[in-house]
Amino acid sequence: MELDDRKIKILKAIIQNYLETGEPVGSRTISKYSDLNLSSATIRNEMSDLEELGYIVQPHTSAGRIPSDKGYRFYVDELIREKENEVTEMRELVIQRVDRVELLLKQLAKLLAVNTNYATLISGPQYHQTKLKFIQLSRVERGKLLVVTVLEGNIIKNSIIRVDAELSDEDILNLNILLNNSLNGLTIGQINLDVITRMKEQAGARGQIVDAVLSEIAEAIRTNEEDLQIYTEGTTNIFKYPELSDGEKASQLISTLEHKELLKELLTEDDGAKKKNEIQVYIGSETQVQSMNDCSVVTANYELGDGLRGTIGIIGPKRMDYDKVVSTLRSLMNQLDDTFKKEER
Amino acid sequence: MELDDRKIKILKAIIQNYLETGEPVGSRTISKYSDLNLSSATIRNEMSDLEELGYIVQPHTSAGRIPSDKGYRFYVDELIREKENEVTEMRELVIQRVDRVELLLKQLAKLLAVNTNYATLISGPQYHQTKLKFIQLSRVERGKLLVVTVLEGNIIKNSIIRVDAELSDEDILNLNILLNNSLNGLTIGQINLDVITRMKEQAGARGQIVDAVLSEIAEAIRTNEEDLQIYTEGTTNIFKYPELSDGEKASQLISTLEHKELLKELLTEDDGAKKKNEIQVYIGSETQVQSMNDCSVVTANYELGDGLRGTIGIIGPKRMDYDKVVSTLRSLMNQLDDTFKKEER
DNA sequence: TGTTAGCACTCATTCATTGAGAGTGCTAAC
DNA sequence: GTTAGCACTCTCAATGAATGAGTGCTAACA
Repeated sequence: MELDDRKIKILKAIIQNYLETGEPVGSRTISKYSDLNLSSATIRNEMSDLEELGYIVQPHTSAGRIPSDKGYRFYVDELIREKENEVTEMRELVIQRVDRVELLLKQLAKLLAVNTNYATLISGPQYHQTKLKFIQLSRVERGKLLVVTVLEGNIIKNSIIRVDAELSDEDILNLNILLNNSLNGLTIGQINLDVITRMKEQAGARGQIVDAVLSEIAEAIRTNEEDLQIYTEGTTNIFKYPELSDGEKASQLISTLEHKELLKELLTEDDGAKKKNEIQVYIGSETQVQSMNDCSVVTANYELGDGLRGTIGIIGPKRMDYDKVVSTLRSLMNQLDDTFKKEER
Repeated sequence: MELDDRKIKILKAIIQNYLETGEPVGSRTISKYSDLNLSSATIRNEMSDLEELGYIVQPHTSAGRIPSDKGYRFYVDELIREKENEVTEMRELVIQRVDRVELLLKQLAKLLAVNTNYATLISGPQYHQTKLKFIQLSRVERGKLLVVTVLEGNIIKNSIIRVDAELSDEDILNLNILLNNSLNGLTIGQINLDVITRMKEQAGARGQIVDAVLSEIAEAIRTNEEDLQIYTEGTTNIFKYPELSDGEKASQLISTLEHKELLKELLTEDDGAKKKNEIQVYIGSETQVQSMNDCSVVTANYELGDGLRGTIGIIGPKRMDYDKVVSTLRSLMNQLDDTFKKEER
């Protein structure tokens, strides 16, 4: 038995109806509100087939049908025709970017949460591909050096390191020159033993400071790398959907969103195929995260001009409005692209 | 009619029992589990009096009694004898402080959330009392200056400003010297028109850069001031208490905790009397925040060595274990004090 | 005068029962 | 292949009885 044209139409009608109402949908409803002009009995037969094929399920005998994960998957893959879906307020927002990436990300997330009525999460960009642009040491007090590291895209990292040795102003100046000459333009990944050895040679007596500084830079960058910054917004939106908000489930879900460890996998798992602007949909158990088996997640990889890449995700009930979410995300990505291309000109 | 000794004992018994069970407590329970050796009938008479006096209420006829806000207030004010209550893991934690204040705060909050099983929130320190320690301008690229500001306590703020004028290395050096000479040791509040005018005079042709830098510094500091940093932890703990976790309430509460605007009031309202280490208890409607009328909030003002002050709060159901929470907070404050005094030696 | 036993009464909660409604599957007729 | 009709299933909401916890009051007691 195969999906013929009529079955597909019925399936689509079922899913769309369910997306709207959240109630199991019966044969009579489809018979009345579709343009197929078939009696409920006929629909029933077809539904029976669709169930056998695994696209829909019955919560219990004598209830209507609801889409299965497979059904949703088919719907998302085959039946959605994206429509344009402008994200409001986008324009004004992006203007403020430049040096406050986290702020921008948070605002983006909030924007999406408000626009879609689902929960949003966004991962901070990962920096290991990003080039060093500027490094500066300065002494703030005896025995403590301030290290300021600026990455492409004007991401700024600070840290304070303790040094036992006494450094003169001239020492610091020289170190600064050395650091900038040797490291600017490199990515973290490119700072290998070779580079380090060469620097140490040039630093002479100050070699150990070089070590400390380098590890501190690595550390500063890794800080956002390891415990990957993830921002969530609109988590309380999940209370809007009864199937997620009752009791235990809500608790677990909110908890998952609060403790970001699990989310990390969610946002980074498709690392290999991390194509820019590609939008992924994970339905139910496709997410691999236990507490999200009643949810769907839509993710997109963003890029902010200078190679700063991260992932943005929208979490909602399985019966989320995939169409709207996908097109909203797509539109957001495009607007981001536009804005950042313009800036670079 | 007044609270005599026996009434107090009964009230205490009622409250303690209710704190444990969360169920209305009846006369028979008190009669059995207190050392008063009174029959339930006598207790009933006393309870009737206590109700008339406003310390307890009946959810409905023929239910037991539960404490009223007034009852809790009396309990908190008069009946708690604090016991020592070490916060575990404290020691290892504080070591990491130094330059990552936000991280420390988050960890503290988490620690408290885990220790108490309530939700925790903590406000980042406010900086207007904090002195500038070090300022540095550097050029990262054409037309853009990086401003690094270090405050007492090694709080570091960065920002990037655009400058139209072309600045030589020497200009920058001079500006740095001027800035540090003029501003180091001052608090933001102390940077008045007088200081600014004097600096502009000295800067001569570069006066407008001084303006830009100063406003950027003010901005950088205000960023954490205005949209006051507030971190929450353990918000999902509220699901552990049925009286908070059912339906609408949980939603509103979590929402309040997510959108930090309202919390600001909560943490800063006692500004005037902001005595260090003072612990405040707000019961039910005493919090002024609508969505928290079923909660109690315990706050304490912390101080991290260098005059960095903020507030930490614990949010739980009205029947929270005040005793434990208060003593835990107290102990935490003491340990913080100890640690930071030691560091300063 | 304070304390207690006893009793009638109230109210929430639980459980089973019932009926309505929605929806199905199957069969027989078109 | 489509449809009307019917018996059947299951959920849900309403009903009401039983239960039990707890009270308030009264009368008796020390």
